[in-house]
Amino acid sequence: MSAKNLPTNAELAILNILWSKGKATVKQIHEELDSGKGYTTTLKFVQIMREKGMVERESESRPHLYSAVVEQSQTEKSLISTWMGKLMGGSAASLAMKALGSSQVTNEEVSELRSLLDSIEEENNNTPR
Amino acid sequence: MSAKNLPTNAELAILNILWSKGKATVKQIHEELDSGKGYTTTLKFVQIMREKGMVERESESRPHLYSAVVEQSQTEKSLISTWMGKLMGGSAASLAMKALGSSQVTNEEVSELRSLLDSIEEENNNTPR
DNA sequence: CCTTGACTACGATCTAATTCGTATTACGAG
DNA sequence: CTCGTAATACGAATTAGATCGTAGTCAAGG
Repeated sequence: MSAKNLPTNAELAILNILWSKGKATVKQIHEELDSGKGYTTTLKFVQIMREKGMVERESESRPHLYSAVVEQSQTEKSLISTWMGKLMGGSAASLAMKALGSSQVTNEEVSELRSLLDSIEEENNNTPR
Repeated sequence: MSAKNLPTNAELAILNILWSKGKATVKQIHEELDSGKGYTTTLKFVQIMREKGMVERESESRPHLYSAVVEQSQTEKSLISTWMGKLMGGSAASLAMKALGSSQVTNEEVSELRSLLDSIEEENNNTPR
């Protein structure tokens, strides 16, 4: 079983919290989610995620502390890659353009993106097909 | 009913075919999908999509001809926007970078992206917050 | 110890999405 | 017209994801 276990929506929401907080109790996760759903719903997801190996829990302190096992960057990359495959020819460029075109982007981010484009182009020219 | 009817995965796959072929019979769609699933499964989706108003069928030629009603660009934009919201802060820039960083991008696409960045930046500067 | 409130486990339900079996209809060949 | 094949309609089963109720467990205060 490779790393093909992509999180569902509910799981991703929990991972986002764990990624940002580092570790948290189920209660904290549930409050942070603020989803309007019941507490045991959140608990259930955390348990499922533990079975899947997505999260792990700290020693045996009593209100259990959970933290993400899967890495944020890697997970997001996989998700995006999956999503890309579902849009037309799965072109990263057109996905990027649609994303950039429909949301606010700061000048600073524009700069970062330019740098990225520079290195992509350079890479292309150094390693022609 | 605004445009809040986003396609499911299966529906999106069919829309992609219709967007590329313009119009097609259920049989053509099914062959193109090449999903390994049964023919009536494909048919069922087309029917559901018709009920939802996502596709329409041509006059009353006998093997019915279907075509997409929803617009590709708009639909993709909505999907991407939905997806973006699920990744951390929903930053378009970081989504774009992850997409670009993990897939092949041609120099031509790099140029297009640069143009887009130019206009974004210009827009930012003309309309400061 | 023993009660109590917090925390955890787990089965059961619910819903949306997917998948298919079967019945019905349409239409061209004979 | 009548039969046979292709196409269509539609109910029903399955699956995956999400949601919750209830029962069990723990550990601190009395």
